[in-house]
Amino acid sequence: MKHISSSLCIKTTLIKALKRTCSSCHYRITDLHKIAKIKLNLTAMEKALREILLKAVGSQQPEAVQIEIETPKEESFGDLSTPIAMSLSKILKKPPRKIAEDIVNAVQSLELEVKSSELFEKIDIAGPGFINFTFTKVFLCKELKELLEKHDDFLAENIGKGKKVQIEFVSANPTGPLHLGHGRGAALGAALSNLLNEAGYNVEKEFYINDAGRQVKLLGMSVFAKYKQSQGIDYPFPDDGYRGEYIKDLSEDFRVQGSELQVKDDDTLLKEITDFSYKKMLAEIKKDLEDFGVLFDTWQSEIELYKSNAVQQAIDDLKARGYIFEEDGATWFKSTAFGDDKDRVIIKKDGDYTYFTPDIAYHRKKILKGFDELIDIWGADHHGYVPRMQAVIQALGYPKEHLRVLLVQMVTLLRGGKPVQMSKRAGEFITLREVMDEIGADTTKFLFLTRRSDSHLEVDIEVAKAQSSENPVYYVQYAHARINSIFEKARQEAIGYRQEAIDFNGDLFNDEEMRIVKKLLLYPAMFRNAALAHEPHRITFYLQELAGMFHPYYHKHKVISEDTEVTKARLALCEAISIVLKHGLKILGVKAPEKM
RNA sequence: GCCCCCUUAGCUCAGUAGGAUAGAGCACAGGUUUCCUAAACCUGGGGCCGCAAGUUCGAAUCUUGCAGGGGGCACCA
Repeated sequence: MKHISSSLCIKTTLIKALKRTCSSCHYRITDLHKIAKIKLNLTAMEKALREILLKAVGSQQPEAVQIEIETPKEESFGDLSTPIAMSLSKILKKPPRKIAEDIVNAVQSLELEVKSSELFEKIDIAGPGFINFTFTKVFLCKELKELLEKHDDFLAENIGKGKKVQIEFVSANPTGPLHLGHGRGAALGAALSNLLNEAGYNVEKEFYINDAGRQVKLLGMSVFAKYKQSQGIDYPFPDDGYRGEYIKDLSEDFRVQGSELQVKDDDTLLKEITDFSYKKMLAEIKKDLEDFGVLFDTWQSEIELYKSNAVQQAIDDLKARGYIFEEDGATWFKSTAFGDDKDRVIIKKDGDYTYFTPDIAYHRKKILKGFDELIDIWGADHHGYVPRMQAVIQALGYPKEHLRVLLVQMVTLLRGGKPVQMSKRAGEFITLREVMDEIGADTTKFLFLTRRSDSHLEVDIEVAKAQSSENPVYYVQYAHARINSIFEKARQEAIGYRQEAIDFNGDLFNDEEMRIVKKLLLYPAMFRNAALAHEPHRITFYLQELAGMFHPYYHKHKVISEDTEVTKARLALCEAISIVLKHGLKILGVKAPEKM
């Protein structure tokens, strides 16, 4: 772990310091930059920079200079650094190191609430002109204390401010069991919703049920054919029918359930079978998700969209807005008006709607519900569908960013290093249920969140089952369990541990402990970035890194010793680690066990 | 043919809207347990960041071209 950084609050403090640098000249920090690295737009600070830094130069006023603050590569370079002097170098036509000196002098002569010398251990200039800031132990430990006192309020910045977000995910056709890909979408959707929730958004999780389309009909026909065949009738199986073993089970279940006993014509029977089948599949999907620990707030039925006339209303709406036209006997949506490759048919020549049409109505309904942001999680094979959906959003008068589509790549399952063959056509695929039963829901979720969602994922069942360091889930959970057992022992030995009684001036912490403290203080910034980027996998990585610092530390140092002061300080550190681990795991939807 | 994504250590992948000497896990080799949990720890070798140009103080990161892999291009869903 080379990158040691500090938390947002430290950054804020530093920013404050830099801001004060130029306070004499109406400088204002405008926007915190959206992503990751906190960049401050210093456009408003231009004048002050000119006064402070350019006085001697007398050149033109620099435009839109940004202060970047980043975490140095080398620990020895300090806790935070800024390349601002290099960025300014060209504009100011001065050597970066000279600019850096001016900035450092300015910062050091500032009157802050905290004296500069109490805040920074040292400020130095390195390399081509980086300014490196190293914080004092006292300051860092004060931050640690904040963490211990405020918990979630310290860790999770409120960036959502109550904004309403809807995340639609899984939305598997009720025509078969959930497979691994669905599982990955489920894990991502749930984690993202936890993440955004913690970040102060108001999140609704929705599952869209495709219960009206051709796929459901096909399911019904498949089961119907199986049913007929089971009665010795030579009935043709539909060409694109579903072929899994579960089709046979469905026909059997239908027979057992006995509603076919009254003699009916085939049409009625087919209808009943279709109805029975998809409802049964949907119930199984719900059960699977529940056992996976993924719960939805709302379930939107496609049939309901038709029944409530939402589909027709959506078409009328788009027509009124001038994006509907007739051609070749079909009705089209003019998606090319918003950058799509071609216009899209919404009512076919034969009068049927296309797959796209209810989806338009669905997304229109989402918009009407008044969300500030819509998020769809789709399989990557649907990526060609994104432009037309965003065209719909725009046609309805919203910017295309109003709908954010996250694509989830396929999951390859390995068993002992070899890919497990899957054939959709033959109905051979690995279900989420199988994997969940074999390796557990927690492990499955964690592994699904160890990669960026848009990159392929390989899951080796043998590795996932291993209870060893091969398995990252246990590694993280074990850190939590270990800390718990330390506290167990502390209780047994009746060590009177109270956070507020601890002297947090940092004298009691060694270098390794300070490294961990800094890592902990980095969590809020990581969290913020993960939320803004909609990337829960960053949490997974962070947790592995933190656990990777704790385990070696644990091995090397006894937390509980004869030295009661040190013991208490170490217990405080352990508690902070535990708080952070728990927070992260909760977002991933993974348990933080007390014992393992 | 057109469009999108990917290419970083033997393998699987990170790389924080361009920064300092590119990281982790696994695998491989060797070692650690009278101990708050060995589901752990320590030591070691590992790299043309696909290739080539460009942009600039500075590129794994941005641009363009090329090669390889995946996906998409329906009045299918």
